[in-house]
Amino acid sequence: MSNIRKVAELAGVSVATVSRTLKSPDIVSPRTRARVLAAVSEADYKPNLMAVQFRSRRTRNLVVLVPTISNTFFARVIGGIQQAAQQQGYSVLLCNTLGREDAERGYASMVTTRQADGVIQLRAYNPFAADAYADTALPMVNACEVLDSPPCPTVKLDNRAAARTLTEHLIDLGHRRIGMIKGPRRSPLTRDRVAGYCDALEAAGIALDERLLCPGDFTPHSGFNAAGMLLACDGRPSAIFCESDEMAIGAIKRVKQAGLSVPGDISVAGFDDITFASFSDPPLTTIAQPAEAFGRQAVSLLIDTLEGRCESPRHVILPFELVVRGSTGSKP
Amino acid sequence: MSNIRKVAELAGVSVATVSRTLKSPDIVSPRTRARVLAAVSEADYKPNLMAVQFRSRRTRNLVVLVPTISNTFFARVIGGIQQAAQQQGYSVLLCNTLGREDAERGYASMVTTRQADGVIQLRAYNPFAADAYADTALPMVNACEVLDSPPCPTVKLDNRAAARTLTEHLIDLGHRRIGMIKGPRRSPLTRDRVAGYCDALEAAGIALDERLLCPGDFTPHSGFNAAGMLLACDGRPSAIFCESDEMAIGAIKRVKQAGLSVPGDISVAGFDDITFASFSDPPLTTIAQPAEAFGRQAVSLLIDTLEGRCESPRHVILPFELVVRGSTGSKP
DNA sequence: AATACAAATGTAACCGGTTACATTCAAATC
DNA sequence: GATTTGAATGTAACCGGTTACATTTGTATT
Repeated sequence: MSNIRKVAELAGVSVATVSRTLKSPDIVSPRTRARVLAAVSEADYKPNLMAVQFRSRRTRNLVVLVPTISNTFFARVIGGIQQAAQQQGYSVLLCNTLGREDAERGYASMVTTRQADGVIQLRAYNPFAADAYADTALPMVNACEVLDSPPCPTVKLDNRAAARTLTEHLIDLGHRRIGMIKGPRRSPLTRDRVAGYCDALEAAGIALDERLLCPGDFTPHSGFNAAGMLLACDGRPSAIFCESDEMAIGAIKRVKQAGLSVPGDISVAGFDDITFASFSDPPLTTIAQPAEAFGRQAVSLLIDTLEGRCESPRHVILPFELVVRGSTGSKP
Repeated sequence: MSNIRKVAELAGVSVATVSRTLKSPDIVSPRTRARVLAAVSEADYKPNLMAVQFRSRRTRNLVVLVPTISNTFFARVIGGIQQAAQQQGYSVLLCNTLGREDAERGYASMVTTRQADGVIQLRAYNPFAADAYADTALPMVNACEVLDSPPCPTVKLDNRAAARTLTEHLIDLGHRRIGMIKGPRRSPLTRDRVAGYCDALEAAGIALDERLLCPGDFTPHSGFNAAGMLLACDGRPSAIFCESDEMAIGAIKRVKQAGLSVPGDISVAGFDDITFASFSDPPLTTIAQPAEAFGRQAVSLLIDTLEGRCESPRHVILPFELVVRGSTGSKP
């Protein structure tokens, strides 16, 4: 493997000149530059980026903490992250944490050990919390599911408003008993969406029935099971609002299995607008989130933080859209 | 940020002793060790991994080239990769290439620039092909969709046998005109599966009808469109074999849209057994691939290559399984 | 021609670890 | 007490770039 000294020798110049030729060609005379470049290609020289990064104390790597990579919504967010990072010359270290806090802390420590410059966390947990850093300008951005008092920039949806909009859609269709399949208990995202759901009920003068709220974990299986519980409860709902499309797909399967029709007997709505939402039968009514934009925004906020450009907005709220398809209909 | 010299000073020893205390504690006297460890925690010392990697010329990073991260099958493969890599102390740099060869080459060059130790490529393209390396023991493993004459270890499925098995299942149900929605033309994976399909037809004495072969690109949309073409062709098939579950889900939607029932009028089968396969309506008959095992195997082969342990099998073929669900039935 | 000044290039310290080799020190052996 | 031996520790080179500072070269000015 050739290094900069070999190239310098070949070109008959000093290592500094080689370095300068590659980093700021304009301050090297054309003749020398040509000689150096010839030597570079002769030696098939590729700078050792480990050395560069070590010296310059920047890796241009970003760590991304993803709760589950197999969730199609996150897959889209990651797509956006990847695209924006590449455009700005950063690489992405993707970490499938499965929500394990020790794993998250482990990956986050890539920053303190200088293997990466910053972290994008897609879940409401601060992996630096225990660290000395704690509240100084963290090299972190929190997106999608956001902490209540984040010590860092955030990108999120107005989940409360989105949930309210979707619930209102169901109420407009005449539904009064609306079940909800929630995300994990501790998630602020779930809390906000439940709040939005309550807002809509209250505005319509419908009393909240706690029995209609079932926990899930965003997977189709949990949607399937939760729907089973809702069908079994007395005074069963005529509509079910699921906090993710994946759960909605599971719920629809369960409803059909009970011999009921969607939306004939029960309306089902999702959240996220993943690709499969429009291929489900019936196609899902859902809230479309701009998944790729989440990723792109998170990257720009993080790079702004890293490069000390903090004039930009620190907390971004992205727009949502109610997409009405065939899985919701008038109350029978 | 504290470094090893600060710790050495604090403990009143040399930097070498600090390094030794952390890397091979047994050759340091207990008293010194205690002093050093105290200094380490006092200074909140974390070794700069960039420096370590630079010096040791190993990054313990693996680059993974994924055609599309939003494909749920790949998501599972990645899960397996991540898990195995972590177990063996490696990090994963995930790259969503979208099949662009320049992007693939770019990411692969992280190896030549020493940002990563090796590459796992999930597509049939050798990103080092142009490089000087070419055929020396490449720090690469090719998995899932595999090159015909790979210069590196591989992990794959016997796609031909799998396609034959699935086609035989359809023939056993009485189908004689079986459509196929293929993957991209150039893919060896597609070629092998078509070969298996032909094997089964030939064994059953059914003539091949080229018009029943439609190209797709593994997405639900392409399955939807291809199914439309198959429905329109005269002598339309009574069964459709799709080379991915995602395409099968698209195809089912199209068939239903034409007012036909699955499997009453037309059977549809997929390939991969993604999570949604069992949540589709009707649930998909498909070939289950051990996706996570692909990832794990690829990682072990790569690390074997990197660490010079080459006694292990160089080409792994993983088992498949025919999963019969509700989307296939007897010929009407 | 002498001086001033800018441009081009060279020299060497530096980043923060690792490790070969040198040195010190204490216990063991004669 | 002198010598041997091995364990513990220290010294400093090294990895491969970058860059502050020094030096050389070339051009413009008087």
